[in-house]
Amino acid sequence: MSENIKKIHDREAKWQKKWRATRSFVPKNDGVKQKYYNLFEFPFPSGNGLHVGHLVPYVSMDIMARYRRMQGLDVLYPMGLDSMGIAAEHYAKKIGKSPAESVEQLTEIFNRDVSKVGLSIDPESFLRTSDSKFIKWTQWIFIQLFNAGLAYKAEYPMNWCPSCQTSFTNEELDGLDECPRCHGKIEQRNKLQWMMAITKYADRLVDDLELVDYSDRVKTGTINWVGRSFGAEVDFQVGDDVMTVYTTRVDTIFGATFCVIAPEHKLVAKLLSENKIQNASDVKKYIEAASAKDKFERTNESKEKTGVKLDSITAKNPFNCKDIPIFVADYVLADYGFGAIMAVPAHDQRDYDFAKKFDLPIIQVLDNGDISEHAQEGDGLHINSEYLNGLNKDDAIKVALEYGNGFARSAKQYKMRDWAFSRQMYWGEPIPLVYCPEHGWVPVPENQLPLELPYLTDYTPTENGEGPLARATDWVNTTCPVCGGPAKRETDTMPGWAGSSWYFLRYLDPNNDSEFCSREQMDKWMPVDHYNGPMEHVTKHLIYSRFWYKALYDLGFVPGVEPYKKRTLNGLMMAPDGRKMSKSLGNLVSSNDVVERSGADSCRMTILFLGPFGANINWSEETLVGVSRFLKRVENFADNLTDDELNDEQERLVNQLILDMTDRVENMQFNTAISAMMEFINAFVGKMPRRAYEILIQVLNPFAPHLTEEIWEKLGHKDMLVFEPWPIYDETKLGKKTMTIVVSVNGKRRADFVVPVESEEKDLVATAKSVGEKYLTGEIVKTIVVPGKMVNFVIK
RNA sequence: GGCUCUGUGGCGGAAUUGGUAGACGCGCUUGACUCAAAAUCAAGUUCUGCAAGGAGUAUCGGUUCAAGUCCGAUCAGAGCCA
Repeated sequence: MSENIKKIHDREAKWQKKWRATRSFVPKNDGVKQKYYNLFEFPFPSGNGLHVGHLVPYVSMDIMARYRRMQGLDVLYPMGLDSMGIAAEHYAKKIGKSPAESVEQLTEIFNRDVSKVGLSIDPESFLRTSDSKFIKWTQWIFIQLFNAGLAYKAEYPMNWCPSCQTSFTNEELDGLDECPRCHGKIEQRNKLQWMMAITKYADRLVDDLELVDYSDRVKTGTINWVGRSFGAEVDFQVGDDVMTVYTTRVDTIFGATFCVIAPEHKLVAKLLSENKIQNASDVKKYIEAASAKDKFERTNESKEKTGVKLDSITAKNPFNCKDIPIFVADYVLADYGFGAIMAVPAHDQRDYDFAKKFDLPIIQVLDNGDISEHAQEGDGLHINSEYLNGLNKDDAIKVALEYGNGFARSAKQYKMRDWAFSRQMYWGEPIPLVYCPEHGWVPVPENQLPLELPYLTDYTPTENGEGPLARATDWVNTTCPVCGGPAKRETDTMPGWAGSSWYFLRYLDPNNDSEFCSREQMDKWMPVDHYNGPMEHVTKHLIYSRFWYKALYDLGFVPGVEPYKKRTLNGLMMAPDGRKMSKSLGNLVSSNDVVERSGADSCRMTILFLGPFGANINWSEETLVGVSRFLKRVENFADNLTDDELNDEQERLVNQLILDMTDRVENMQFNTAISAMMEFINAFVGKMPRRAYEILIQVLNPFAPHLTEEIWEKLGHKDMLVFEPWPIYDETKLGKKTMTIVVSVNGKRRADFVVPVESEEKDLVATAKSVGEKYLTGEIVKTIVVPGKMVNFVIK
């Protein structure tokens, strides 16, 4: 075995060297072949080295890249590192080096591990988000968006630990609600942050999904994230003030028995300041308590509802001029809709729970079931609703809006909020803006980009919640680009999402100093033809990067409205024990280790053979054994070839193989593609005709590129398999000469028989009758013939 | 709680528009080679039964000549969102 593995390593090193030397994977870019941009999601480096789970998208897309090349396309298959952000900063802390140094180390580890897998990556497009020549253009794009009015500063809640006097990003909290340092309670505190006006693009982000081919899970993820709803806004008179509510069910207006307003709503503050609320102290107490809760706690439907009635205050329902009470309650959020709702307890479960608890009237306005136990949220014909009676939901909404002209209007709402673009962290791109008391926020001039990070040894946030850059006072204090007066730099940095929102453009032109990417390259290569990545983060990443691309399009910088033509999802790979691979659990399967033991070809194919591409799979050594055996068997046939012509059956097998492989690779059904090849060699005992073997080697090439190149060379071919055309099948040779017909009686399989394919139906029935005679115990009332497959008798 | 997805042998998993359930791989059994073992090759392997047969794709029900596949309900698990 050890001799064998040495042979494998030598041959893999040989071909990897040869591909590099001949620049096999650098696109020709000469306009002769049609382009194909094949991309997987930007990796970020890990200090633990590469594990086999990381390889799932790389290897899958490598099969696709190699397959497309064989189809005659000019393929760009790039790779780089998203080396900005929390992961790199954490690793730097861990090894006690600066992030800049740790990134170098991480890059080395990454490239070392990845180079052994035999990926057909274009090495010349490599880039890193933390390199200053990349940061320059990330900052440049930010400035374009800022100038276009898409970046603005606003109050936005952040995670704050009152005892450490420090802010934390969501990433740092990792879903917990306690301080990572002192384990105290984290609260929400408003702070001025940079925001991206992504909601301006909300409709296009949803509507343009029609232009692209994304997996359904990605599409629904996007649609849910944007959360667009079509509804109405209704003005309720509250004393001298107007309280506008948003509702998707204006048709149920006559069932509104109270209103609920968010604790942070400015009308509450106004009424308090005007001393109009009798129970002001209770209300104040409630508001204080609500601010300590997070969004999850507040809106969780299963939780007990809380609230306080605003005594002496009522809202006038403009549709029937009835006065109804108003409650402050934290299940209504200030930043959704208008921060106030009309409550229709009969037909909304949260309102129902609230009404039950506070003993409020419940008026049924839809004839759609019993409301004594819970709310009925669906559609139905209206009752107790004056002129809406007898109408269904859609018609009633129309009529209500017509009637409500002046105090009710149709409106759209989105769950999506603007994108909080600030981080109080060190290892991110500095936001290239300067604050001048005279001129406000001013962009750093283009010729001063990139704005580099100052060197810092302490990169924890400061005591007052400013980012660590605030410590670099020399760096912070600067002059205004407009007037030259004293000014201060922004100390927040960009989030990890920044670089990944446009990196795919930079791959096209990674060394360009005068533009983020030349127009010529973008016109040639955009959009990305096929983009693949895991489920994790996919929704946000696609929304953010599509937003940037659309914004850049509107500014005239990119050639299209959608960056990715097709997006697929790979499943997660778990450890053999079914848990997530992690160093702390000690269940990492390192890719190096697998390559050491079994070779890159086996490693690649195992990853694909473990299970269906989109499903979660567990690494398995047993599967590795099976795949290695298969490759060995393939190799052994090389010394047992005959020059025989293919007989009819072999001809059929070869054409069937090509058909199956084409179909399955095209649809990324790699596991069954591999079994098709296994079945193929199982059909040959001991020897194989040379022509059949060569076809096998060609279709196996994307999966096991090193072994197949070696065999191809051994068979006497001068050119590398890399650009050999993908074989084409002959449809006329796919047919079998005979077919197996199943005889069933009342749907139960009873017997089968083999006949020539050209047999006539009446002969089939006759044969079936005689073969299944003993089961035909009653009168045949019906005979169903499925061509080429079966005869079913229905008997009494 | 909402949305999406999944549930098939001892295990990973196949199965086209509903048409032979369990392809392929692992494991296991038997045989060949060997003094022996490993490796390799060959045959077998859903369960039950000596057999004929019967049962069988999470559970219950429905549609159909025919259901892993379609419909309804339930249970279990995963992911995303809140």
